[in-house]
Amino acid sequence: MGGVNTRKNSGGATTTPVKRQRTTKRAASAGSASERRDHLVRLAADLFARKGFQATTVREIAEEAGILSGSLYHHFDSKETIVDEVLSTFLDDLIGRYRAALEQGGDPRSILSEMVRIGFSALEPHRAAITVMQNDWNYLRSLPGDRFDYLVRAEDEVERMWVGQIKRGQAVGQFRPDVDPKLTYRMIRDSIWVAVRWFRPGGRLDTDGIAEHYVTVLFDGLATGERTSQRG
Amino acid sequence: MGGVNTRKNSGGATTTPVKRQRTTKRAASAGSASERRDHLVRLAADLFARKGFQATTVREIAEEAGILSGSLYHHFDSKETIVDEVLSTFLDDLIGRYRAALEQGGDPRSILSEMVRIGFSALEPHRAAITVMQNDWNYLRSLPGDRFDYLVRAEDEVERMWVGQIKRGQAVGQFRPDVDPKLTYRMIRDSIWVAVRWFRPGGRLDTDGIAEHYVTVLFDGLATGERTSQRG
DNA sequence: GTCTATAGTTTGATAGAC
DNA sequence: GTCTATCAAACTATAGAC
Repeated sequence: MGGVNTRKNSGGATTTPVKRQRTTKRAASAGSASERRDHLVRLAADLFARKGFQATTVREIAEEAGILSGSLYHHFDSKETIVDEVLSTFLDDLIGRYRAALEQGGDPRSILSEMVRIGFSALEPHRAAITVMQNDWNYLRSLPGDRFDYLVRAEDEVERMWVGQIKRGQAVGQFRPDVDPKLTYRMIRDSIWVAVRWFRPGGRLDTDGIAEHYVTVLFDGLATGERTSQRG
Repeated sequence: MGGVNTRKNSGGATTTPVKRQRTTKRAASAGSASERRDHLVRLAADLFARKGFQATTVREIAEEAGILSGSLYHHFDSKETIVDEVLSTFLDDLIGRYRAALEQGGDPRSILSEMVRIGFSALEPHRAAITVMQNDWNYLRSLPGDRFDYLVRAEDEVERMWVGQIKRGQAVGQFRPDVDPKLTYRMIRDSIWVAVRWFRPGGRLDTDGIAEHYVTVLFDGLATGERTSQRG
């Protein structure tokens, strides 16, 4: 159904970005302005993740880049623009991968497993963005204007994808019918994203390991032996 | 043993608070100073939860209470003191309940179920504190001094309680031995606390309902039919 | 593209009258 | 216990030199 932030462009290409690109030209040459800009965004994202968006000052961002705060405004017109770019970049990538997994097809359990893997595999490359999204979601949403409305639109699209597969799995008898699809989706989603707080690849488990562990418990449960369904 | 923030008091009473009480006298008469103080803490907690700790100004807190910002400093010596009280009150209550559940005894699955219920039942009364703890944990921990060290001590004690029961369950054959206890604990913990973002009693599910739903999926899994263990 | 310099706000906290 | 008044510090953002 197109991107969550495209007001025009009603055509339904699955590559529609969450937000329209800031610019379509330049991005080719090495050492380009957009590379510099991306670098600054990454530095800022790490600070936002570590200290929170509001607690991070433009002075700190600039200092991290070895320049003065005033110089930052040559690249960005506000602090909000920076965090905006952090979040929309992540959401574009994530939703793109989810769409691809759905287009790939397969039975619900396979697709759901793949979506779990996509989530965990995003923890490492998008650590900062995911942290910011969780910690500063409420604040960013509370800002005046509709600048961050795309966050909710992206969230809605993702929810539809997950819940659709859970329901499909129940319809074909692959998932137990006595669980609430939306509730189950939220618990899966939350426990994946919140793992960004403690998961570090290179520990006992790598990204694939944690995803497999999670899929195992999710589908087959923690208990041993036969099912002991205590539900009516 | 003992409380996580008691530097003296080496005796191991299970009622040891996370932080020493601010005062032990007064708290009896109606309309007391401590009631007024508690009321202000609650107002502040709601604002902290909604906007974030740093984004909430002392002026807003005061305005919510119908006084001016300067007057707040008759009750608290700093904004940090207020959030400190929000969090330590919650942790005292939570850890007290966990300890009671452990002392009650029972098999690991029963105890774990009870601990899940305790968590979900805390969402409603401690909504603001739980939200603040999740969103502002990093920032509070980054402040100079050891004021919020008790957060980590409390976290550690809770982790020991959960992991201990999971390991016990594996030892007695009640839980599958091929899951990582610490990893499993973290996923349970995270998916309970993060539910504070969307769970509202009075919706389709009440507190007991969501706890049962969660326990069902946790122990028995999402899949139907026999176990399809895909692990070595 | 960065620096200097600073405008214009807002913040947490304090002192003292009442 | 609240208000008045205010301070010192910090903040985002801007303007113009280089």
